[in-house]
Amino acid sequence: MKHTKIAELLKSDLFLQDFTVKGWVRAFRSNRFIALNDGSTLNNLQCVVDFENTPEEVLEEINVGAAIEVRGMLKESEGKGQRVEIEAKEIKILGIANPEDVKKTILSPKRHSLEKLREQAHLRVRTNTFGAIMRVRSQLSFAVHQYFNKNGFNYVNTPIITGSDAEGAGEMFKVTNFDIKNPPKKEDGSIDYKEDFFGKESNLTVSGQLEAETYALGLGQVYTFGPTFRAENSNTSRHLAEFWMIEPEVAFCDLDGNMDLAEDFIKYVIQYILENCEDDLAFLEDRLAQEDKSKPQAERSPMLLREKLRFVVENQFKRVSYTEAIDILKNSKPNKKKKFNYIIEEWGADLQSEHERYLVEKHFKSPVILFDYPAKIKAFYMRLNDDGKTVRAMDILFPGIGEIVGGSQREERLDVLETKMKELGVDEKELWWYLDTRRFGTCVHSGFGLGFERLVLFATGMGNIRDVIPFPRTPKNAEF
RNA sequence: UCCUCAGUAGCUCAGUUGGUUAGAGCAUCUGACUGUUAAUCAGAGGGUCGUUGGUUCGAGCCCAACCUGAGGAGCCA
Repeated sequence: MKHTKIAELLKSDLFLQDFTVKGWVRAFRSNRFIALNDGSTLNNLQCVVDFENTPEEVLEEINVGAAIEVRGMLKESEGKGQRVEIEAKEIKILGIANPEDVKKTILSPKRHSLEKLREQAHLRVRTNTFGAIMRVRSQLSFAVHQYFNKNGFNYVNTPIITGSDAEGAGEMFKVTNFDIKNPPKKEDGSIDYKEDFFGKESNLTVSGQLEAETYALGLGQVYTFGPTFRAENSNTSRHLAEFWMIEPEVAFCDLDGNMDLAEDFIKYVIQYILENCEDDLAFLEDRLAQEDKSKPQAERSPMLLREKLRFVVENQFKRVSYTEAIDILKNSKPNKKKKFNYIIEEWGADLQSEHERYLVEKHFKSPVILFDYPAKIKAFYMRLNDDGKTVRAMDILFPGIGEIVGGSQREERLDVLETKMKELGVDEKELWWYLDTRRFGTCVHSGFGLGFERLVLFATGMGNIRDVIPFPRTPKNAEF
């Protein structure tokens, strides 16, 4: 008999009919009530055991963590905690779980810290919290593809192994086939990459942007959504060494269009999970509220999770130029009272986390898009404004997360781009193919990068990015 | 990479000024229980005190180095 998803049964009115369900035991109470979860929903199905007619050896194996199959009749529940339940007629043990061993894992039915759950990332998905997070993550990911598909974008797969190290987005992981203890060397003692697999130095990608640009200048509108790698020794709750990035790139689109796209996109995917992940978001919201209670007043969130998400969907992001932002910061209380660790003195300063947080959380109390940054603090490919000192770059800042999007209108003028590359020491020979796009039918175009995990972080209200990806990769940790 | 804090039972934590046999709650096990849902009640088992070295008659406690984790900073998405 085909088995039915628990998510389906919990909504069903097909009383007195027989069903088969399969899942993992979350609790077995009173020698009679099994709370069964199959991952299709946060909620458990209660299976009522007729223990007098169930063999002893089966009863003994109904332990927390075990996989079982239950055949029985759907009924309205006599108890208060649930609408429906299954009156079990037959129970099969599919996979045992020895309680003595289970107690050493995070499957044991009690509260565990997020750090402990992280150590057992292969089992944590069986908890309510991680089940909820990962279902939301999956739905968000689907919404990303749906948004771009509906809006006429082509999904492109840019290379994960890249031959260029000129992307300038951070430290890269090297990819090599050499025996690292004994690589071939040139006469001067340096490593001879000509003999390596690709015949040159190669790395894991830090961004698909440059390749995506070439495809935008042909397909018109494209996006990438794939893994990205940074070998930075970053130890924060917002950074991963391996993360998933979404990078749309649009031809004939300027920075204003780029900001419109980013804002519309974020609102769409958040709206999507508000509509499709109600149970999971309600659970996460509750969990968060519970956690907040143990915090001092000042650190508590002013809004519940879903309020926060709705706020993002319903309100316009504040668009502020870098120059305006500097004015606001210069005249802000913490700057005047020298409460900032880095006091804003003049135009041109790079904004620190504390400044971004002030703008988003204190001044505007809303997502903020900062644009037209000083050229000096931004990448070579960003389009120079007519003032000669700012570039058409934009960052979207979110409360609690900081930078969630970084994007720009790209420099489409060959001469300006070449000058800039020389200034910043970017190897033109290496990027010959990128420069070619400016030689043959160049045009105004723009794009941005959005860290998927930061989006999931915001959507779930979690505090640490390691808790919104199944198996986090961070410095000193590549377990699993 | 820098700063701060932490590491004691399966988990969360207590452990006084350095002093006899290192404690609690939960979890687990055994028994009881036909409407439980953080089940309940009675009993039991469970420890290389992160690692290495040092100080001391004596170290969970003091010192040093290292490892791991968390929070913050930098870098960024």
